[in-house]
Amino acid sequence: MADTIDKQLLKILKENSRLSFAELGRKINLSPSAVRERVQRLEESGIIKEYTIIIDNKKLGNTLEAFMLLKVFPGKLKHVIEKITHFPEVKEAHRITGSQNIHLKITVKSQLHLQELLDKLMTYGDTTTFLILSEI
Amino acid sequence: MADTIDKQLLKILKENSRLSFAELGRKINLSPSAVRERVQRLEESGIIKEYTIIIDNKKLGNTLEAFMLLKVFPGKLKHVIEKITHFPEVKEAHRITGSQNIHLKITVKSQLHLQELLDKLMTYGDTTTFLILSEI
DNA sequence: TTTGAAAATAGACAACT
DNA sequence: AGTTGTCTATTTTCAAA
Repeated sequence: MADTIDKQLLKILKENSRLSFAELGRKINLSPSAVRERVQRLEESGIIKEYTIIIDNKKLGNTLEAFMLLKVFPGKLKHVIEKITHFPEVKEAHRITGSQNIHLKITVKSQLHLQELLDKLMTYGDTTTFLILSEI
Repeated sequence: MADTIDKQLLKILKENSRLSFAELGRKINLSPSAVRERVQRLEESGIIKEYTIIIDNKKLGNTLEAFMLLKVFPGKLKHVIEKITHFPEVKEAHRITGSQNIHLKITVKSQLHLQELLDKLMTYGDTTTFLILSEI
């Protein structure tokens, strides 16, 4: 499992995943080779799942973001899951416990776009929407 | 604003943010220089907010993940926001619309840990918890 | 885990299409 | 906007301790 140094590396990489092994090493006083071995172990063990970017959806014209809870109609869950992953508006999707069974994070261009999305999702189950006002 | 090529770049970078300009260029048939200019514009305009890693919290010993809605007691919101951001369990936090006002994503090591977290959050407001079963 | 050195690559810039 | 060519700095990789 990950020790203290690994945790430090993860924290730094979370803030900036483009640093080289040398730069990482400078930050935690370790040689580039040692950093390389640790990072590769973190990748191979799957602790680092992927290297990615955070995109500002607002700047791409998706001015509205929301969380959505979906209570899928009985027997439709598998089908709905299959469908939902292909919606471009859906950025994240999770199965959850509770009376609702799917949690979504979505982005849309406008209120009208949100309405259209809701119209589609309503055919799968009951929806509850929380618009995102800001990140904290 | 971002054109089709920029969107392709964003998509590729979202899947793997460590590719070089040259590698990106190979994927979309563009020279490294051209890719460089585009990616830098995406960074400068803030469309690419940050380069980061996705960490598998389960493998780090945080076996439980959950979404949580918080209906903060009147007048306490500012104080609660300040507090919450310092909780190590809180991975994401958003202000939202609706009768609840804060949406959290949290990770905890155990049911007991979750209980302790809930005990703390209960002093700020009413909580609703959805355990995450899986990603879709 | 460190150090050192060789080989490979990336990033930046200029001139041109 | 994009290409090509080139130079420099940096990184990666590997071997030896």
